[in-house]
Amino acid sequence: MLTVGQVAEQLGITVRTLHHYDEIGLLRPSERSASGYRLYTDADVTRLQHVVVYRRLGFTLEDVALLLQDPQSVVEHLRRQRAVVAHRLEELQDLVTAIDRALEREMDNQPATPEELKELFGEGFNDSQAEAEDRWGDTDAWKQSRQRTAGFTKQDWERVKEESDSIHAAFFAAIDAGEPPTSRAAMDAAELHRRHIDERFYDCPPEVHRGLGDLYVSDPRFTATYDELRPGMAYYVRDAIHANADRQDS
Amino acid sequence: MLTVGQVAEQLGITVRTLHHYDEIGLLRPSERSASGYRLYTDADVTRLQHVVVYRRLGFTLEDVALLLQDPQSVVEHLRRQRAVVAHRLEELQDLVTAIDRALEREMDNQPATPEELKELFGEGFNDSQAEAEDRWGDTDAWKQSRQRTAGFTKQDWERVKEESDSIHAAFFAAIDAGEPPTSRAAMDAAELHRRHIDERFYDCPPEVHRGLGDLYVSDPRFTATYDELRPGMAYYVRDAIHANADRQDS
DNA sequence: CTTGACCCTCACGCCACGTCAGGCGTCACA
DNA sequence: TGTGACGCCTGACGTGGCGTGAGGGTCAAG
Repeated sequence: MLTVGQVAEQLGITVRTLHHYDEIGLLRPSERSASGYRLYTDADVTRLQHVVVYRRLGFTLEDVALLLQDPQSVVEHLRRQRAVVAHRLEELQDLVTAIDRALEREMDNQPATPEELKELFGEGFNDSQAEAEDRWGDTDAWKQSRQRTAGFTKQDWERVKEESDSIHAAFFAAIDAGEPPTSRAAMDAAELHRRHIDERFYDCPPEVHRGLGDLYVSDPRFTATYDELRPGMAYYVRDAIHANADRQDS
Repeated sequence: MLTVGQVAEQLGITVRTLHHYDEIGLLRPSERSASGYRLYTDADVTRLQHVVVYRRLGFTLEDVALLLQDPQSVVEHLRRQRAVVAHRLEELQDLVTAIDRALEREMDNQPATPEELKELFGEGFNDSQAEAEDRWGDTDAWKQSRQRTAGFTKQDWERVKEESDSIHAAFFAAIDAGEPPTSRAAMDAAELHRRHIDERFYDCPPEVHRGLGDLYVSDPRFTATYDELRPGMAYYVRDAIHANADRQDS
């Protein structure tokens, strides 16, 4: 003979729930104490356990009542319920993939994290950024660049890398073909480079571009970065930039 | 500019739902026609699509409102929701296995199907049953047996087979040890057999058992069944049954 | 005899709509 | 110029499965 509280704790449900089941007649306790307390027998509790299980299986209280009163159809009900749950499962699976897609989309719209940048541009990226901040942090170009790139998503950075790679590839092609920096191919590559900077980082008209080209030679860090790709490339790029700027002037 | 009905159909929701969203201010259409019709712009529909998706993801309308008003936290919400859904998925998985277990238990409490019997006792079972029905269908013993076995579950039949096998094994042991049918071992096996029949099929006191023993010899079908196991076994069993019955009498 | 934990019975609240009822608006067709 | 079949409107109540009080009685320990 257990009271509501005891039964509730045993079955992990609330007292109100027991009251509710009593109210709707789904499970009235077999006895009441003299003072009106609900008293549940072991049989009541067993029955209740079934109710709880069926509820967890997703049956409505009405269905549960039917199940308890007509035990013959239990198998049928279970089968149907299994199908229902299996269906819900599929829906949820779909939902998860939908969420994942939504997440990916949203992630792409979120600024990229340092980790993602490291993944894209290698270990040294953050360091060189900090260094550049030190050197150029107070120039307008750098401020503009920082403001733009702060909102860059991973996708944006991926495009940046693609563009950068294809510009390098254009220079490689010109160099490997023995074309001089003043050649059309080299100048075109330089123009691509200028537009890349202009579009992605900061306003970069040909004159500003010239300054950047000079920097590639005067600053050993830039020089090293380019020369790692192809020996002498820093000079080649600078000359191509100048040639391109000259071409634009005329 | 779409009306409620059109929007509802497009998004697979009901008109009432649109009314509801309007009522609670989650999504009021940007315009109304002169006659008061709700008119949804493309922007409204897009917003609604988000609402629908979020709802399908399990968010409450309140959460959806927050999401739509504070798009910065979308990723956070999605992540959390993904976790929620993943959790729900696990729960449902557990639920399915719970249902499966419940199903198995219920199946065991259901009478066994002919298929299950065939599986247990081999192809010929149904035929021999029909034949027996023909021969003994009007005897009380058969009627009692039929009534009992009709409610047998698969588990019951499995126990029957186990018992039957172990009784045969007992007889084999006696035979192989060269013990005569009147030996203690043979009589004990016969007694096991009697109790097996008595408990599982029909009331089988020693005198009835004697008759069954005689049948094993007089009916070629029974004889064949036993002699297939061990040549001469039908006679051996009959004699053991008689010896056992004699033992009980005294 | 008090105290605090438990129990009772109303009775209203919640969410996300469903489901009428009663009354306009709109449109194609006669 | 009707006319009938739709579609739209507002308002209001219903649903399921309880949650959450309010207001009061009961019980065991100290």
